[in-house]
Amino acid sequence: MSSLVEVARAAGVAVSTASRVLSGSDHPISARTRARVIAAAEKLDYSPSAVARAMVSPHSRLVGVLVSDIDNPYFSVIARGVDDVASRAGYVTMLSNVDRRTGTEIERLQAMRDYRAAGVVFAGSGYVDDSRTPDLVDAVRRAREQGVHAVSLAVRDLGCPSVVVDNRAVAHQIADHLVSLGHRRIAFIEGPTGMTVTRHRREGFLARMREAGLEDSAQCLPGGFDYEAGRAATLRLLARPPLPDALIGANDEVAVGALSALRQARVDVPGEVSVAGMDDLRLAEFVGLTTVSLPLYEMGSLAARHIIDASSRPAPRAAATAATGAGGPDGSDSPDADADAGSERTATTVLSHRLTVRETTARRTGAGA
Amino acid sequence: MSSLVEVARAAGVAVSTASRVLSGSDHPISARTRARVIAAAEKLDYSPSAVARAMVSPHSRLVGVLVSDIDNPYFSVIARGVDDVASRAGYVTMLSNVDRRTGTEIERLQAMRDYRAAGVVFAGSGYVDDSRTPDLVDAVRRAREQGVHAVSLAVRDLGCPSVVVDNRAVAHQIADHLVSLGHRRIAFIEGPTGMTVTRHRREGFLARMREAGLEDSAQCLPGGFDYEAGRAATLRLLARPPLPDALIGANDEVAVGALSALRQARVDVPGEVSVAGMDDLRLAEFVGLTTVSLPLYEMGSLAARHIIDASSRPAPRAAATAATGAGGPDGSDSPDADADAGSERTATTVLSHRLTVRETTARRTGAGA
DNA sequence: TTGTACGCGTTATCAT
DNA sequence: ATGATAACGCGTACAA
Repeated sequence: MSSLVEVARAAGVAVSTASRVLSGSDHPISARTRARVIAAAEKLDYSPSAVARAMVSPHSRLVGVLVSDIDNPYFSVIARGVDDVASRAGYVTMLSNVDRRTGTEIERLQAMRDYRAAGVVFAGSGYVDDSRTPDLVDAVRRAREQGVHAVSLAVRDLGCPSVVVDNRAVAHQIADHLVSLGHRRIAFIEGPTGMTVTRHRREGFLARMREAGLEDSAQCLPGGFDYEAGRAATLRLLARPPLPDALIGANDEVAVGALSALRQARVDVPGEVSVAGMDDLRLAEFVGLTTVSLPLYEMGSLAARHIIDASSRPAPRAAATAATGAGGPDGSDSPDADADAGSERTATTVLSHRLTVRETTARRTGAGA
Repeated sequence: MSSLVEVARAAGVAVSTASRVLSGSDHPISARTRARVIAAAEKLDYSPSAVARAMVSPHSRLVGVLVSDIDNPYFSVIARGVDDVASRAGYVTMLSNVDRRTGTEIERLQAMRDYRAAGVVFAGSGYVDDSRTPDLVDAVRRAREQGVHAVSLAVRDLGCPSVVVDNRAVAHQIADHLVSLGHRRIAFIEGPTGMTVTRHRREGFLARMREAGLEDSAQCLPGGFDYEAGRAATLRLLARPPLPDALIGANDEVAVGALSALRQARVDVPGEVSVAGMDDLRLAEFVGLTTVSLPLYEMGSLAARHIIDASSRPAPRAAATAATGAGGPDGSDSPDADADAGSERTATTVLSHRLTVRETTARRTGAGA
């Protein structure tokens, strides 16, 4: 590894000249000089120090992603989306697992700020009542003031733009699918207590049941977001017959847990009971699970795109403007719509989802309730 | 965000003094001064620039992971392992997907070098005959000369330490399980053509078959590492009865693909045919797949640990020594074993795996071959 | 115990 | 068209 000064010396030119040709400046340079510098750089295996570059520029070419757990496919797809556009743009992705802990989120955001990240993507959901949220909001505000662009991939008032899906609509849609298949008694295995996404999905489910006049046959079970939670909740259901007509997991993994418990109990799916999830991770395809497909990859890539675009624009200095309206409640796309910088304090982009019917759901057969 | 000079000014001391108290130097500082500096730092919301730190130190506190695809659980577990130890040590993880392309691997390694990474973990397997490998080896050599520690998580001669499993032994073990269950005609769905891991796993499988005098009933099918490959290969098997007694996927996902094709064809598993995989991703547990558990998380965390430890040691200047011997062929642990720096050019740590029996394999019943 | 001054590698500004 | 030099923010050797 050699530095610019060494290259300049080897080429017999000034560092500034070497910098100009090597950093692709539009400054006029004679062909001869240019050639000498390039040759020297090549011979010395020169590669510019991104660290030194970050020192002089307002931010580095690093974009961060904060996920709950990268080993959860929901987040790894998002991370993939972020990294794909980051890499292509010459950026490098930073990753941190925060295990759904707001405190850790604050810490890791700080760590990324210390590297002068161009931006940070918050991939996880927040909590409904969380004493640390104000601290996080504050940390985000300071980060943004410093030029670190933040983007949230969940509905949580971080005071930054967000790219989300409407989780109420998502749950509403899967419930609708089941209802229109003739199912009446439907059980919903909820997500982790206190999470915003958990609340939204339950609300969507209950809303559809109410619309169908089925509020009395709706059943919500405490659960979680993992396989074990799905199994456990289903086991409880199995212990108190009769089984519901259908079962919805708060996400795919929960639904698969339910599937597993049902299979073990020799309950035919979808013959006796239909099962469905949400997210449409690859797992869902593997087991033939009916679910709602979420544009996870797009959320990640869009967030990264936003950060990179915003970072290349000259930094908006003094600006404090209002938010752009949110998209419709049922998953319509609403483009970012702002060329003039500073007009997007909290713009929300709502991406659409779609039902994906596979083999775990079927029309309700026989036996009345 | 404020810098050290601002803090120093606010505290009425010199930057060096402020630096000393804030960076936890052991330099003696009067209690009064210390307090003033800390107060000022607190009030100004001071956080040291990791970029500036990286400028003065030989490397940053960034550790990189190069994965084929983070959305593949095999790699996301590894990334989790890396990030857990990195975070705890105050480092930040950089992530790049390289899609199994050696050229991309070289590019991304360079990008991480540009950030003066403390080290880079190569998580993916290499190819048996790959024209770009020499270039990669060269890139790794230069990176290491510069102080970027490299660690490989697969058997590939990168000229750096590695933490691996013995994939021959892994395949041998799963084949052994099936053989000892009485199975004779066993099909093996191979991994992607040309990959080192593919070759090793096939060799392990064939070795066990040979030992059992079953070379003639061993069948290798071209496959891949994904669900679709498993399905396709199994569909081909289904088209040419009779089915083998058992079926091994080159990894769990392939085995699940096979399972899916079999279930669709109404073939009872494990009644009619046993199915097994390798890796033991969470997916395997979800579907009750018999497989071989690999210490993926440990590989990642050990690699990160190695990098961080090595980076905190004073950089070994002039040293070119021999390699430490590799571990045994059947998965015995062999500790890193070097306190004196420089003695570990290419030390290989072989981690052990273990068979995990679940519900997709059973003793061979009925019908002779 | 505290302060001064230099260097890390780059880009940008201001000469020449 | 090219060169000299000043930042950027930090750590540290050296001076006081």
